[in-house]
Amino acid sequence: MIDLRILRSDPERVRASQLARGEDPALVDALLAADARRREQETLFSELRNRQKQVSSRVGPLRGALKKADGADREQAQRELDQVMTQAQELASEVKSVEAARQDAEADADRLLAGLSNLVDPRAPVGGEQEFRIIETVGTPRDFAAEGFAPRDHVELGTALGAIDMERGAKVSGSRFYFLTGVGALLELALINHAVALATAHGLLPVIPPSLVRPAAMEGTGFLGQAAENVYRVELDDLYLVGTAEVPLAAYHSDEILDAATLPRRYVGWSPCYRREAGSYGKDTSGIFRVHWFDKVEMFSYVAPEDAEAEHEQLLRYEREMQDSLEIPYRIIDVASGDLGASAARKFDIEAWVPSQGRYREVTSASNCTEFQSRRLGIRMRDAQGIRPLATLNGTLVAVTRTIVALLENHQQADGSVAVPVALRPYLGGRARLEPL
RNA sequence: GGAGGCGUCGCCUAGUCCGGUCUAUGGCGCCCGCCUGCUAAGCGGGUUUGGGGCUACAACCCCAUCGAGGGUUCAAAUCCCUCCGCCUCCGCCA
Repeated sequence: MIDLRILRSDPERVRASQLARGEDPALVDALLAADARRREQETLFSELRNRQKQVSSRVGPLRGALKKADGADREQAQRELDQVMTQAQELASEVKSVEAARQDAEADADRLLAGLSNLVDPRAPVGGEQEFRIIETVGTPRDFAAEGFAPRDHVELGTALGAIDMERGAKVSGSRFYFLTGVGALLELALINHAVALATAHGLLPVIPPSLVRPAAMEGTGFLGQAAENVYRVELDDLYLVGTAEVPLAAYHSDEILDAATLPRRYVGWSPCYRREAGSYGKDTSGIFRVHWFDKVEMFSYVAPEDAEAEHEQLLRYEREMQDSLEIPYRIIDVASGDLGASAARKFDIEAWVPSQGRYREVTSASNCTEFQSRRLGIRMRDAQGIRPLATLNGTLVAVTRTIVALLENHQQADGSVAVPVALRPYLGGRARLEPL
């Protein structure tokens, strides 16, 4: 959620952000009204409750006095007690109705606030998905025509290598599922080991988080808004399957106050990722590019808000280091405002070259969520300025399936074998080439 | 899955049976001050978090907060219900 003080003092800024996202600017005015109502009710309630407490606290002493009194005093005391009791009972029922009104107002304001996306960073290019800005292009796609053969796609290569089994994936689990076998399975382990080694070398703390989480974790990270249709829910146990380790890593410190001296905190989590891919029928239907489940190594940082921007650049540098080591051509884009998701203020994606498609496709994503998630999850920091929300950021180090797609296709040879980038060889028993079966 | 115990303001802890004197006790830690060659000790004060009022985003005042949410009552840490978490035992199990 955003800072209500910004909403009150500069609603135009929030409206502009909503418009840039292609979301409803009218939400701002509804929220402003709800916020005013909530404060009004709050004041009313606390004043009334104060009076009730004062009256109520006289009952005990009056009872005591009544016991000791006798004769005329006793009658007087009884009258006084009756009077106080009547007043207290009236106040109690009044408090009850005012409290109900207050709770309604609060729920309204909370609901509207929860539906408001993060403020877009003004530097993010404005527009829909296609309005991204290319920040940098690294490496040059191979000229397969010059090499004298047409590139095979990852399904063909993976099948020949005995690395990917789509048919049995579909048989066992349905469409968009797969088995990684033989060198495919080894490749996943190599990628994960390589990524985690890279991250720990930079001081990130490795974490293996739970991939089933409670509603609060999913809600707090902002995935139950527009993205809700892509989330798997285990209804019987009221749990959600995470679509990324970002979710448990963000909720890890929920409802905690972190000492500023312990910041930045950087984690690298390895988890399976589950995505329903609702509304993507017909998109990337073949192979393991778009699947319902894959494994991913994700970085996650908790930093002071003023350090968020620098951290965002830092995470992107780590991602680049990983990409560079895989020797695959890629480009970096500044994601358009309409494609940020509810939580991110700004997002940099790395898109790897996919030869069979002749275009760049997303393989990683680094998001600066500023204080949006920490406000929702109750994560704060304590420093000389006091207690305040901190910023959270996340970035993909390696999304296994898409990386395998890029690896196989970019490093394929005319004979159907695939060259192994130097950096991965130590994790594949020194192997320099994967051969068809 | 069954039975029992427990959850108090950073940590430990009093209070819960028998509702009001709880503005939640005490210790440790921490912060400020005094004292003091220095340090330690000692002494005094402060120390949950969120919201609201008033404002200079100060001080001050009010409300909520004793795992969470409901309920009973004039009044709930205290009584009742539901849920969550931890511990012990039994059963089952990778």
